[in-house]
Formats: sequence, C-alpha cells, structure tokens
Amino acid sequence: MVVNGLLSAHPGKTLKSSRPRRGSPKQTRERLVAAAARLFNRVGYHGTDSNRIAEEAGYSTGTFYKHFSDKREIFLAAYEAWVSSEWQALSAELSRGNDSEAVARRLVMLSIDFHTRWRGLRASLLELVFSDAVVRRFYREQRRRQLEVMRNLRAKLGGPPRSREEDAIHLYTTERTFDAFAQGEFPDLGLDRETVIEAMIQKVRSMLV
Amino acid sequence: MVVNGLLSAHPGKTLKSSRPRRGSPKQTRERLVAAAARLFNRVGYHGTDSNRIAEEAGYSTGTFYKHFSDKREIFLAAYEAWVSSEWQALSAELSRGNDSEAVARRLVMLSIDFHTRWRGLRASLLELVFSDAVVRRFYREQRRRQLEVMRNLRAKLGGPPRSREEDAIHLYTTERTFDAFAQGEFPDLGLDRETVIEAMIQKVRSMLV
Amino acid sequence: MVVNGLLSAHPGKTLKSSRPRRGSPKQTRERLVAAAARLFNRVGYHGTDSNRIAEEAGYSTGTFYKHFSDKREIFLAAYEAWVSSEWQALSAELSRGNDSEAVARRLVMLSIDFHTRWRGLRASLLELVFSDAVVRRFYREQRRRQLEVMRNLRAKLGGPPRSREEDAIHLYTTERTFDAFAQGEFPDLGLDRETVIEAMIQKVRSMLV
Amino acid sequence: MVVNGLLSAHPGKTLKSSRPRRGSPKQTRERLVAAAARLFNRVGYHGTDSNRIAEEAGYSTGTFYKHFSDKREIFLAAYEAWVSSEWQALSAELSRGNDSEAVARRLVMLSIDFHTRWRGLRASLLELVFSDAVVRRFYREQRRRQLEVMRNLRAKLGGPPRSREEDAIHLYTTERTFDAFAQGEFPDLGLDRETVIEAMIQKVRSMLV
DNA sequence: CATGAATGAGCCTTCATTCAT
DNA sequence: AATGAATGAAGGCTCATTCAT
Repeated sequence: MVVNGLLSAHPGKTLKSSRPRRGSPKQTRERLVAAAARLFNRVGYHGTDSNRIAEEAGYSTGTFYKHFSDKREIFLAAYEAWVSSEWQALSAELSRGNDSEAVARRLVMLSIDFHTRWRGLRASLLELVFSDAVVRRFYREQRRRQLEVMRNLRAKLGGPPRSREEDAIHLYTTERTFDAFAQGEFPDLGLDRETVIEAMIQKVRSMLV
Repeated sequence: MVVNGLLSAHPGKTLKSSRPRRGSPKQTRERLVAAAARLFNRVGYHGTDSNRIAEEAGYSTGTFYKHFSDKREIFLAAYEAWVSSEWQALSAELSRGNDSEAVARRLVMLSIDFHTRWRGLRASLLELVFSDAVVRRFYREQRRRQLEVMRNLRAKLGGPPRSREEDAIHLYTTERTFDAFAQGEFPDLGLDRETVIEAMIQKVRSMLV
Repeated sequence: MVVNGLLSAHPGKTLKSSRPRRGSPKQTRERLVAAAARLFNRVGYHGTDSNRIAEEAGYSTGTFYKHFSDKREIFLAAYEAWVSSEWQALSAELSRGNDSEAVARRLVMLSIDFHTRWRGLRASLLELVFSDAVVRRFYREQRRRQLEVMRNLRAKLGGPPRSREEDAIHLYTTERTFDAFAQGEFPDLGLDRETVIEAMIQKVRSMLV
Repeated sequence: MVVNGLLSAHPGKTLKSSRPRRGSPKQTRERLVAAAARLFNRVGYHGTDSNRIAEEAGYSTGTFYKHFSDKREIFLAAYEAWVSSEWQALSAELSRGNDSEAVARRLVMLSIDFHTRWRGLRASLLELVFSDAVVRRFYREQRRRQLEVMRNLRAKLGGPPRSREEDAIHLYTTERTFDAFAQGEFPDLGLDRETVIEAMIQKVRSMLV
C-alpha cells in the first residue's frame, strides 16, 4: 500500500523526473506508479503504453518490467494508491469535523478534487472491471471495504441506520456525479456548478446524520 | 439509424448471421451495427476487432469500411441504436401507465434490462467519452436530450418542478446503479437484488410525481 | 504437404521476390515458407526474425501472421517441405536404379546436396527438438516414417533383413556425416572429400543389398 | 579450465549454491560455469538467461560479466569443461582395460552417461557451430584432437590402421547415436535399448582392435 | 456492392550487457 | 571482488485500415 507524497499529490501535474541512475527499488517503483497514474489520467489506460510509462518516470523500457509484470499490474498499483490516498484524506477530514454541514461540504470538495485528479484512471476503470477479471476482483473488494467503512462511520457518528443497499446506491450516486464533475460535464450541459455541489452536500449530510 | 428488430432485440443473444451476399445498403449497415453491438457487449470496445465485426455480420473486411469510416463510427451507430431503442421502449411504457408505482416499476425493470443487454458497450462508454472528443460530443448531446425529455415528461405528468441539476443527479444515480446491476455487482457485494429494485422504484417514482 | 518448385529448388539461392499485391493464399504461404527456409538456412532459427521472413518474401509483417501463428509453425512447415522434397527426390532416384553401386552413389550425392541446401535449418533442428515439444513430436514422427520407408525399401529390393535398431544407427550415421559435409567440416579437418563419399556409398550400399 | 568436482559431477543434478560472498576468482568462475552448464542442460543455450546463470551460481549479474565477457564465452567454458571431463573419464576407463569387449562396453556406457548429462548443451552445440564462428573454431579444434586421440589410442592398443576419414565417420556415428539416446529417442521409436547398446559396443570394439 | 489479401505503425516484452556504488 | 539497478536494442505479435480485383 503506497501512500506517499508523490502519489497523493496531484498526479496530473507532477513534472517528469530527471534520469536517476540507481535508486532504491521502492523509490523506482513509486516513480513508475506515479508516472503511470499521470499518463492514465491524461490519456486513459488504453492510450498509455508501458514504454511510455517508463520514459515518463525517467527510466528505460526494461526497468518497467523489473517492477511490474504488465500494464494491468501497474494499473492496479495506481488504483490502489489512489484509493488509499483518498481514504486517508477522507478520514483525516472526518476526524476533525463536528458540524455536519461543514463536514459534508469538505467531503464533497475533497471528493471532487480526487475525482478530478484521477479522472482518466477512473474513466478506464469501468471498462477494465468489465473486461478483466483481476481488475474486477480488486474493484469489488474496494467496494466492499467502502461499504464497511460507511457503516462504521455512521455508527460512530450516531447517524440513523441504513441498509447496505441504500449505502451502495448512495456511493454510486456520489461516484458518478463526481465523475461527471471531473469530466467537465456540468458546464457542457448548462448546469450550475454550485447548485450541484449544494445538492451533493445535502445528500452526503443525509448519510451522516 | 433505425431502431429495427435486429437491434432492439437482445444484442448479446442474436445468432451469427449466415452469409447474406448483396442486400440493400441499409440492411447491410444494420447487420453490421447489430454484429458490432453484440461484440462490444461481449468483449468491450477495445476487445472488439473490426475485422471480426464484419465476419460476425457475415461480410468481408472491406464491406465494413464501405459503410463506416472507422471503428468509432460504428460504435456511435450502435450507441445511437441503443439510445433510440431504449427511449422508444421507455416512452411506450410511459404512455400506457397511470398508476405511478406501476409505471415506475416497469421503467426500472426496463432500464435494468437495457443496461444488462448493453453492458459491454456501456462499460466502454466512459473511457471513450474521456478519450475521444467525438464520442464525448455525441454523449453529451444524448444527455442534454435526456434532461429535456425528463423535464417534458414531468410537465405532462403534472409532477413537481425540479431543477435540471436534480434531474442530472437522478440520471447519474439510476444509470450507475443499473450498470452495477448489469455487471453483477450486487450479488458479489452481498446486496439484495429486490431491495435495490424497490429503492430504485421509489427514486424513479419520486421524479415522476 | 508442400512439394513445389519454389521449395524443392535450392532454398539458399532463390532471389527476393518483388512486392506482390494480392495473390492466392496458397502462393503467399509458399513464398513465406520459401523465404523462411532461405533465412533459416542462412542464419539459423534463432537468427531469423518473423518480420524479416515477411520482408524477404516480399510481404509486410502482418501477412506473416495471417498464415502462421508463430515462428515455430513456419519452421515446421519449412521442415516438412524439406522432408517431403527429399523423400520425393530419393524415391525418384531409387525407382530408376538397378545397379546397387550406382544407386548408392546417387543417393549419397543427393543426400549431400539436400543436407547442404538445408544446412541452417538442420543445424537448428536438434536444439528445437530438445527445447520444443511440438517440434520434437513432429521430428520423431518423421523418424518413424523414415524407418518404415527403409524397411519397405529393403524388402522391395530383396536386401538382407536388418533390425530396426541397425537401421536407426545407419540413419544417424549418414545424417550426421552429411551434416558435417554440409557444414564444411571435412576440409577443415584435413579429411578427403572423396574418401568420405566412397565410404558412405559403401555404407549405403550395404543397407540396400 | 579445470576439470573439478563441480563440473565432472552430474551438471543437471547439482543443487543451487547458497550465497558464497567472496571467494577466490577461480572458485567463482567454476561455480558460474557449473551453474551455466546446469542451465544449458536444462533449457538449452537460447533458453538460458545470463542473469539467471549468475543467480543460479549464487552471484549477482555483475559478477558474471566480471568473469566472462559474454554468454558465448561461458558456453565455451562449459563446453570445454565437459570435453575435458569426458576425455579424462574415457582415458581413465581405457587405462584399466585389457579385455576389448569389456573396455568397449565401459566406453559406451560412459559415453551414454556423458551425453545424457550434457544433453542440453549438446543440443545447442550444432546450431552455435553453424551460427557462431568462434564456437565453430573451438568445436573443430576439439574434433581434430579427438581424431588425434583415436589414432594414438589405436596405435597404443595395437589395433588395425584406419583412415582418418573412417575415424571421423565412426565419431559421427557414436556421437549422434548417443545424442539420440540422451534425448530419449529410442523408446519413442519403439527401439530396444539393449540392442542398440550391444550394436554400439561392437562398433566401438571394431575401432579398438 | 462486395471481397479479402495486404499493409505497417505501434505496442508489449525479453534479455544480454553496463556501470555507479 | 561483488552488487544489482538500469539500460535499450531487438523481436514478437496485433489490429485498424487500405486497395486491387
């Protein structure tokens, strides 16, 4: 589980590293994952080639395959890095809140931020979940954990009981809406950004209390 | 693009056509789109080989490119066929309803059905919307029309006014939930199918009245 | 089983074909096999790359894979072509002989000729038989047939009975000696070409009568 | 190249060494050659990865290239080790013999043993002799020495004079037959092991006396 | 209108070899 | 003497697309 500065930072904006002759395998791996995340987010999974990932990270072709057996593997690593950093950020956010309105607002802003930064990877995700059994398994596992976290969270916050089904629907709603946000769908549809945000805040809030 | 029997029928289940040498261009095109839809739904956009589409439709490689300038074009044609057939089915459903609960139920079942039949194409959609400007434009246009239809529908049914933003969020919710349904996500997460369906019926109903 | 002019002709000497836009698949396949044989014989199996085979045959990369699923497959095709053409030549030779000395001489000269023309492919053969189960199976089958042919031949010629073991040893002897011939080993070792040939003629003759 | 215990022992059966940091260069070199021999015999020359050789010997990649300038060099070293150990074993065998039948038998059994233990390396040999001039030179030199040894041996044993050409053919025969033995060709062809061995014993014996 | 052989850019992957430590 | 991270040329193979028939 890699939750480091390189990755939790904005993946689409990190600069291309200069050529590093020899580093720790861990560092190399992280640089590769960060570069992969950047590329996935820029051109999607299918638009990214493994040689390019290595180059973007400042390494040569072969180095990639010393660390990952194929593109899918680094995709999963990037995906995991994102999920980890998002959860970490969300729980940090939650731990300092009391006013539910303020907490919900911060959660929404944070989510939008994450979905925006990981938009390309997210855009590729559903197709991979469909077409690749390994990605699918990984993805479903994340979802299970998400539902678990939600349930625990609400218990801790003293919120009202909800069925897991309701929680799932809530997750789908926020997820898809934030994706639309990240993809710039709202201005394109003539929808008001602030109105959507407010609506989402209310939705999130209703799950917390 | 015509909503014909080939397409509005279950695309994943249509049998491979026998060799149909020389037909009307219209018929050829439709057969190609139907074959493409079948393949997209089975293996996704990137998993579908354009030569294979022609073969599946009972034509040769060259014929494919006589009717479509590239793979994206047939994807859009298949997408359009699906949207058209879904809307047609939905409006047919709506036109015979009066009891809002029953109508909502039928709409939900219909949607699940459509999402299931078009799951592969849908799975590829978000990535293409992300990576391909033409698909994006087409997709956004569909979304605009969807919002328009919703607004008109509610006006006709005498439902309460809603902001377009609320409508959009509703669409995202149903869309994503039905996709999850189609991908078999619910049993995998230990969620009860019927409970989700009931919840969705209430959601849809609340938009109608 | 391809026994055509292209292949039974000297594979190392055929000129590179000019670019043929469209031919029968059979012709294309034959040209590819002929080109592969030429390259295998020039630089060995591992020294030959599949793109180069296509180029040498006057085709592009992709054409190769329309006809052969990988390099091994075309190796087996070339191998089969050689075996076929050699057997055909040998049996043609045998059918017109009566004087056993003369027949044996012609068989030896023919074998030397074949081993010389297929020296690169033969040089690669043992390694592939060792490392590749499919090649091994194919190779063993050829050997079985060889032993069969020998037995039948001798029966027809009224020669003395020999055990299959003796036949096998005889085949190994001639095979390896002709390979050495083809590889130019004799002058290098200061051995006299004619003396070796005479010895081999006697060996072959002793198997016939 | 020293014929040491590591090498004259069964190369295919030696266990992977434990990490031997810092030894004499000579020892390191020997361990590398032994590891290379093991791998060549398991998967052939082209199937052997030079990094893997180092690993198998318990050293790092770089160490390999400190001792050998390339893969071919270690192949030649392994080849030489094998030839040396085989000659040593054969001459030891010969020196204690008097009964020609018994001697021939022991020589045959020894040869079969050697060919079996070095089967992978031998399988690669002919291709390398064909494709690599340096290997070819080395190989031919071995052959010259072999012919020399044979001539001397027979002189010492008081055997009948034979031409070098006859000797060469004899060598090819035994070599190829023992290779076939080592590759398991006989059972596969339905040939009787003992019959072949007896025949080879007679062949060898006829060269000695 | 239809065919299908042919194209070739481009991606994935391996592995012999180098070199900074 | 040894390490092992890094290199990058080279090759295998795919697939969207073209075009002569």
